[in-house]
Amino acid sequence: MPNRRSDEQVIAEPNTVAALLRERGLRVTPQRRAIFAAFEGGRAGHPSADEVYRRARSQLPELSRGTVYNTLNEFVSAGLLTVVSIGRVQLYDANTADHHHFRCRSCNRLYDVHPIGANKISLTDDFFMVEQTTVLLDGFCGECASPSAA
Amino acid sequence: MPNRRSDEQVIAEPNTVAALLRERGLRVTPQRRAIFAAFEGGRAGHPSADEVYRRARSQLPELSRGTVYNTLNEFVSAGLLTVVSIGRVQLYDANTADHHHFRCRSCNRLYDVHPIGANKISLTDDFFMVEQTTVLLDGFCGECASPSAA
DNA sequence: CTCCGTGCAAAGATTTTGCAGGAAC
DNA sequence: GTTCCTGCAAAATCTTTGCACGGAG
Repeated sequence: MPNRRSDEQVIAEPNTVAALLRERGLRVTPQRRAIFAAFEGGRAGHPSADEVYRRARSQLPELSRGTVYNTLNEFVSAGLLTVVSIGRVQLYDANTADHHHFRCRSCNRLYDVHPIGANKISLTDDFFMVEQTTVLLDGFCGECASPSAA
Repeated sequence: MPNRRSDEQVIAEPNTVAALLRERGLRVTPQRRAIFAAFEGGRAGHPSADEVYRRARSQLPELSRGTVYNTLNEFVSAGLLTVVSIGRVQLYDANTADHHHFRCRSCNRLYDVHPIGANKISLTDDFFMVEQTTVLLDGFCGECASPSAA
């Protein structure tokens, strides 16, 4: 994000969430802060809704599951998070930059795979033995001519 | 890697199903034939388990949902089908050849996208407006270094 | 003050599992 | 005759929804 409005204080962490939410007309609440906080720190990973629930709850015990689901959906709509569907579970990813994922069939962990250049990805940072590649594109098909970029 | 470039010869006669099943030590039953038949014909598409259930049931009314789920899972394990996770729904695909998918955000339809050459795909057959690309690799990570046979 | 967001719990949707009888081999 | 498959139904998962209260703006 190169262009940042610096007319005011640039307070770092907790404030950013609030700013992001307000920017999209969403209210700022302790619950939302706790939920967003579940993605911070190095070990954020790709938590499921339930994992987010557990993490956020350790910080805000009254938090309810429903709120977590609602909030995650709103964060996704707002572009703060993305979703990765793995089997029948949805995993949430706070890394909204362009990247892909590698899933280990053995330990089930989900790794980020970063693009290098236009259509290449780097698999050399770690040692990955790729057995299957799944590509899912989405957008608008011919019959549903898109409104957004015509 | 993929050599079967010819046609839709992948799906075939009732007899082939039996052969395929037997080949993997699976028993051949009317239920399994009906379930497999749900993928035959031009409009096979990418049915959900429930859609398979509906289709197969029209041909074998006593069929139960549980059997459909069990069977689909076995077919996937046996390599006869593959799964595409879209949100919290799993769609089954009888096309086991190397290919990808395009999902329309408007009509929700799932189209096949065929690879042309090593790392290219063709989007020109129809008119697709791609808004997002999701790539999911899977296999074994460094820590789980694992030979395919064990 | 006015709404939106939350908690709670129940409903929904999808998939899995346990068990006894029956079919496939 | 064994063994695996099936039907049925209940359970397990994961997610959404309805409603009244309380906090954010």
